Amino acid sequence: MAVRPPIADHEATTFEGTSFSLPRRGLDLRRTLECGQVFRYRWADGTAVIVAGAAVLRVRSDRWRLHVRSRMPAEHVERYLWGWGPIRPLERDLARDPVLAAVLPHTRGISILGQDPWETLATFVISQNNNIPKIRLSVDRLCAALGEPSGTGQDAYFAFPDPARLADAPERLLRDAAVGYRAPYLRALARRIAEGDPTLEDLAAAPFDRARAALLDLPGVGEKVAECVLLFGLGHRQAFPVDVWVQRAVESLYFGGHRRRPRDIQTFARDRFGPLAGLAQQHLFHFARIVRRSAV
DNA sequence: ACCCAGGTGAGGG
DNA sequence: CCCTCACCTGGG
Repeated sequence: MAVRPPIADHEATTFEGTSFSLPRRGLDLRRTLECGQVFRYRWADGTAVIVAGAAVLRVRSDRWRLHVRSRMPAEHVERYLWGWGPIRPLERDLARDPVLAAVLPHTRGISILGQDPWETLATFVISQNNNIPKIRLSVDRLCAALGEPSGTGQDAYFAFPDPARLADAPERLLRDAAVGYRAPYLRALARRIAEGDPTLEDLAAAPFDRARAALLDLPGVGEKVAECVLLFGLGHRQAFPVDVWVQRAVESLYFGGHRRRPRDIQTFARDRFGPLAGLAQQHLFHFARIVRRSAV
């Protein structure tokens, strides 16, 4: 089937947004995008093209500043890029943990983005037992097939399909998006959200424990995905998703290489890092991947 | 031809 | 509760 590209690649003629630059304030663009929190971006000539909720964001980084082009207001861009606020003070606090102090030189500059809750929920359900290139393939195809086209010229893209749209998607379309056995989860999840059981507003307003329980009640959402949504989509800083990378990192850095259950790692991390747990998770995740990449 | 990948849910101990 | 296992599918 003919698949429309998720983000327009054709020669741009029009551009609706504005250009401006912001002080980098410790943010490492590459690490921020590649530490696994976000799927809807690509690189074009050293510029990151990110689909962030209602707009496309083009960001290029130099030594001191981020150069942004977007029709998103600068203040929204800032809120998106620095979801947790200034990065350096957070890293200073993280470095009080001696293990993280040793990790940080390799991972400094990670920012946790303020992403859309629904897109985060749906894409992380797709992410289960999956790999990143394929997750992006599936997400891009779903957007191209079901998402609302938006913007023009360079700013053109397909939005992530809303819950009702996804819930009503034909079987074949999900198969073409290669979501595999996750298709029924995804459809049932979309149905639940479309019916307001729970509403995204409920999820966003709920305190950590209640939001967590509500997420775990949704199809295709287990502990790992729930924690990802709490962290990346709902702004809960104590969330600590335990994937295989983080599990290995914590076992080797904190438990002398001894095996621990994911559940115990989560408890350990929440106790140890408190409201910095989510950020610590990103650094540990990134570190584990670097170490493996350079070791192989 | 396998095997793996940012897990989940069903089923049995 | 805890543990084990099957599972769509594209890319090594």
